[in-house]
Amino acid sequence: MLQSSNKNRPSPELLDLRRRIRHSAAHLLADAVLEVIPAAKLTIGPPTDDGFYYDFDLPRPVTPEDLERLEGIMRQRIKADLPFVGKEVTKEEAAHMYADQRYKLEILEDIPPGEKITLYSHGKFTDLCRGGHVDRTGQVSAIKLLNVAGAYWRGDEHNPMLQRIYGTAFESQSALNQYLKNLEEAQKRDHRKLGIEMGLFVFNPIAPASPFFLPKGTALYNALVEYARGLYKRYGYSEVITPQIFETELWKRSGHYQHYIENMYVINIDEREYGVKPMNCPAHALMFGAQAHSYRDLPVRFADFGRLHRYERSGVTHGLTRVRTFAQDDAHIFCRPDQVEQEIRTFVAMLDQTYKLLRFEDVRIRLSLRPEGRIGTEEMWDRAEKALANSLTGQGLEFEPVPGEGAFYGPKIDFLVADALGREWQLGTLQLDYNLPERFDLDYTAEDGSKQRPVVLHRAMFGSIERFLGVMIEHFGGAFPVWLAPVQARVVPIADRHSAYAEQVRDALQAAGIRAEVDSRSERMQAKIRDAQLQKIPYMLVAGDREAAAGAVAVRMRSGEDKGAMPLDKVKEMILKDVVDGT
RNA sequence: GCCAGCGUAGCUCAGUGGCAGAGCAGCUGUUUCGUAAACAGCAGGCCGUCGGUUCAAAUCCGACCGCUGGCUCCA
Repeated sequence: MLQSSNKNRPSPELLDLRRRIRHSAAHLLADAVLEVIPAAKLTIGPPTDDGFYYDFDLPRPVTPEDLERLEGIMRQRIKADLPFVGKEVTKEEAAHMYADQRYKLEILEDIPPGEKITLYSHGKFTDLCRGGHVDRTGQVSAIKLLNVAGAYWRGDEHNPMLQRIYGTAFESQSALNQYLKNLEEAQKRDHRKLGIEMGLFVFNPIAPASPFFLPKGTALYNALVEYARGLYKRYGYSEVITPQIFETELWKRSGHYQHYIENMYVINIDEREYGVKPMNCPAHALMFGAQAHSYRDLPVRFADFGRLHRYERSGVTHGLTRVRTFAQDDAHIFCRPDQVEQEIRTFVAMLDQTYKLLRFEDVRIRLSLRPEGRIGTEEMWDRAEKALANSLTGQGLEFEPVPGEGAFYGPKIDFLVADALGREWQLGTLQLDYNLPERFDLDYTAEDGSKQRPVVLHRAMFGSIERFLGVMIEHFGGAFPVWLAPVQARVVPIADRHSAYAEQVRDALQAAGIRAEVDSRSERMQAKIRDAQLQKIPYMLVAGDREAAAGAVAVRMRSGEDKGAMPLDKVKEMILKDVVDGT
């Protein structure tokens, strides 16, 4: 769902109607495709949250002109107001009917014996289908085909690539129009677009999927990093700096060489092989192992903003949200088994506090539970999963348990947030790891003098800082809270003769640690205000004759609010208060 | 990696086989202005790259690179 549509959430009845309309629209689409491309092989066509799709195996690509033609045929069917008619058949009857439709036959094969097999028809078109339609095609009302994409049959990349046609349908033209308008609005918040417009970062094909952060983007980036450092001081983390490149010996020991090498940058030099780090954990394990630890020292919390490189397959990268070089607000907590639960709780509380500060309200939390082929005892998994679940409920957070999705070395919690177009990205994460300490033979000395194995927690609030920034840019539509804004205040001299005073104002603000600049172009004030608005700068400080005489500036807020002339000291105080309050 | 689409000035885009274009941004000049776009001029291009077809290619064909949407992947 679009974030902007979260207010005025549709009723369950309307959602059900839309589901049936969209499912029906998928039938109309299949009907139309068969008319235009009779050789088409049909597969499945379900409704989605925002519309529907239908997957076809086609002898030729679908063109944009096809989409228009298909839409036209679908509209004819809607106008004809044909009834949807269901009919129960035997497997043999259905198989006979779909003799030349191999995918439908495969679907039939998989229907367990005894289960009802139903066909639904409108006009001359019939589809194998469980049902859930509107009564007549006329009720489909408003449709729009959106795009064509490739999709593997049954989602398996070894299967043939099908052509998926995406569309949407609504109960009325006005609801459809509203949706399309929201979509357009959401596209304006695309971080890749805003990144260029606001001068935050650029990309260059010479380093694919690798952002170059411009000064303003770097200010934003560093604001997040400094925020994390602030928390670390209060939460007992110790920041460390670790190498970028390690001999592959290390990656063999950590297991990355066996499981992750495809995603690593490997360098051969001096007849030795090195790997650029895709993660920090092995380095932290080495550091922990380099010193003797008493049970009294634990937990040890190593935080690392080190740059990571992962070779992501071409075709999966995406703006800032899926890149090949990034840093995380990464930390590894080495603790005693009896400390695990407290550490989890503290982290979850810290993350919750942070997401609330950033007004990330629609966060989906997934708890990935024990997979097949795991290490450790059942008792250990029981305890670990329970500790994770308790820490979430203790913080009043709802989560979704996902059986079988945990790592082989431990369960994990993922925090997912949607971008402007509703695509979810994993941001924060917390993983329990019982494997790393084994592989690196880590220990601490217990009270009784025995050597004990610590437990490791991998954790990040932001996850990849790049990805977090991408989602955050879209979340705020570029209008960042003052503490994050790359430019917190822009001084706007009315005429050239006010430039010197404007520069004094800027210098005074900068001296107070405020990110301020002057727009000294020979432009009219209106144009400067407009540009500052478009840059979503929180404070516009107008400096003219009256202000210069009074040691003041006229304060205009990004919201358009005009606070009138205020003494410079007051303005400084107001901005700094915003920074402290996180507003 | 796979399917499809796209790639023209810093940005947004027009240009479908015959001299490379517009708006915005930039620069220069004029204007010195009170809360969302002053006026004029100038400059800006290997039309992603390489190859092919053609008398002639931004335009047609192929390969590669990059980006976009989706699929797969995401220790």
